[in-house]
Amino acid sequence: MPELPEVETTRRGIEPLIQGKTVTAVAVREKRLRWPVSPQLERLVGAQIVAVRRRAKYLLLDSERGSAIIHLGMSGSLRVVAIGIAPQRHDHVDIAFENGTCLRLRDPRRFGAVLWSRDPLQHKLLRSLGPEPFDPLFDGVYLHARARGRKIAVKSLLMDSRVVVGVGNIYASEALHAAGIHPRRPAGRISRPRYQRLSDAVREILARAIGFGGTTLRDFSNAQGKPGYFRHELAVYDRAGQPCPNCGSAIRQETIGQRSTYYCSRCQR
DNA sequence: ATGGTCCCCTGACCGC
DNA sequence: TGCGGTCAGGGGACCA
Repeated sequence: MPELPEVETTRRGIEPLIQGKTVTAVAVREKRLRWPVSPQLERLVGAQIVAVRRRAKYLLLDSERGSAIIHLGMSGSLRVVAIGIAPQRHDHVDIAFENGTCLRLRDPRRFGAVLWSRDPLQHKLLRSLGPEPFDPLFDGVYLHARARGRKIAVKSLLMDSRVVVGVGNIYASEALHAAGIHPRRPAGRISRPRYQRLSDAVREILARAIGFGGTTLRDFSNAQGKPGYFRHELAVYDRAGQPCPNCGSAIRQETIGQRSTYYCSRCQR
């Protein structure tokens, strides 16, 4: 489900509601997520949430004792609700606060994760990640260098979190369309100026999507339980057979790297 | 190192 | 209305 815009939308939604709050209890109703929910999460009890950060698609709840690392996987969402609200099916974890609210993780498919680290950026899952798309380092020169000699489809390169983080299946298709690059083109056979277009497009699409509160295809919802509205702005994703907004030819759907890919064969070469 | 495949899990949807 | 098949926004593990 959530790519960078959805995770950032979630971060912005929960930050003002939990930053500075002291945790009074942690409840884990289902610990079998992608990995078992860390028992260390209990360390939050009595501690204050000093910051809510995002790195790639991970949310970091920082306390003086360490950080909870939360990943939403494909179907996860976080809401802040009153403690009295009864948990529904798939509401696996609650973090309760002194003011009578709690942060509640729902994740039907259980591909998400709740881990613990004293130094989250050095955690095994985070330490080898590539730059954030909004990092000035992420530009055409960088992408061109990382692609040198690579034969994989450019779409797969764009979705490789060691190269750049946060670009998932929806926004990879969208950015390649905006940049006029065919998703199957071998990564090593794209010029530096075209990679500059691509890095610009990635940033622009992600920023616009954040502005719309993310994309809700099926079940994404923000901290208030509301959907995101970028779905109506998608040019190609989930639009097989419909006209390309640029040129009107039919949008094609193919599988690349086990993932559905959408593109316009006329605009993208 | 690189590229390709498999799979974790539940729910929605589609055709019969 | 029920049933089986297919697909889904992530990404680690494993293979050649």
